[in-house]
Amino acid sequence: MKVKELAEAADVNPDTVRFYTRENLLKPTRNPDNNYQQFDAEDLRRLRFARKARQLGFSLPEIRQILDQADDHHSPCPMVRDVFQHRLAEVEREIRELQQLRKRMTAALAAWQDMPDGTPDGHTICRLIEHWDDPAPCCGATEQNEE
Amino acid sequence: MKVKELAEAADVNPDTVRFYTRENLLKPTRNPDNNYQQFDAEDLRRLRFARKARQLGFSLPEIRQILDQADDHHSPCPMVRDVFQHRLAEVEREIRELQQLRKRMTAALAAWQDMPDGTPDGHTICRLIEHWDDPAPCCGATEQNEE
DNA sequence: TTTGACCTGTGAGTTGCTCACAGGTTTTAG
DNA sequence: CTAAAACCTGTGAGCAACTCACAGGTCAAA
Repeated sequence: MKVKELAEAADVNPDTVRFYTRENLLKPTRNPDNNYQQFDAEDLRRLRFARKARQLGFSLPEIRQILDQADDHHSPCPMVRDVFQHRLAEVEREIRELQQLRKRMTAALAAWQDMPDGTPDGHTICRLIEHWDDPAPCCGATEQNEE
Repeated sequence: MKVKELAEAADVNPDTVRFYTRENLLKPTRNPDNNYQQFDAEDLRRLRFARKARQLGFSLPEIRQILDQADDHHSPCPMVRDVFQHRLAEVEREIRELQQLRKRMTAALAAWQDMPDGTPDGHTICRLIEHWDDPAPCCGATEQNEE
């Protein structure tokens, strides 16, 4: 397989294939005649693996590490599980933050129904956002949120 | 106020103040003696506004646009409301996607409890992620999610 | 007066691609 | 057979929103 063929098989941009090759996630052989890169089914597996891992929030260095360990016939899975669990915690944190944000945004939109458009007088820029209060500055979420 | 004073008043990195100045969000006067930048209370308001807008997901070009319109004594608020509503929709989309992701991750972690660590044989890289299925490729969320 | 903290502008690094460019190769159409 | 289109190659820049580093100028306190 050549670059474009591999890219189509994995449904990615050919430039992503080239980029991953540059980053040593993919290690194609070369056609000595024309110096073209040659990918095989294993490369396709690696590429698909990389894309799935990216969806899960793994970084490229992490993915490279996993792939390299697999090359060396070490099992990368315990490490993957670790990173995976960290990533899960992070996803949950992101969800909480976004829910908080959404709550504040809907509340603000409702409150702003009643406010004038706020003609700027050189001192007041826009009441819509000026009246936005900062979230709780620190750690303890004193306010819980569902949905 | 000098850079560091303004930065502390708004609780941001001094480099962010310099960056916003470069980007024309802040337009300080100059002390002719030493060429230092001089910020006033209005600049502090603008900076705080910008930071709040950033938290809401406004881009720097959007913020500059709002600020510039305010400078020209046009009311930017209807425009802000528009962008704000778009941003709210986006936040809600992000929440849905992350919830989907979390659901899949917890399910996967549970399933992986039962799987062996998967010694790589040169063909199987890591079952943990290889057995991860792609999310629904298209638009219609056929699967709803709560919590 | 010297030290240290601040100021200045500019340029580079971050992440994960994506695009652009210039030149070589291969395939397809006429 | 040839010319054009489509692909290949490597490299370098651009994106967003900062953050940090650097080299040199300025200013306040000890």
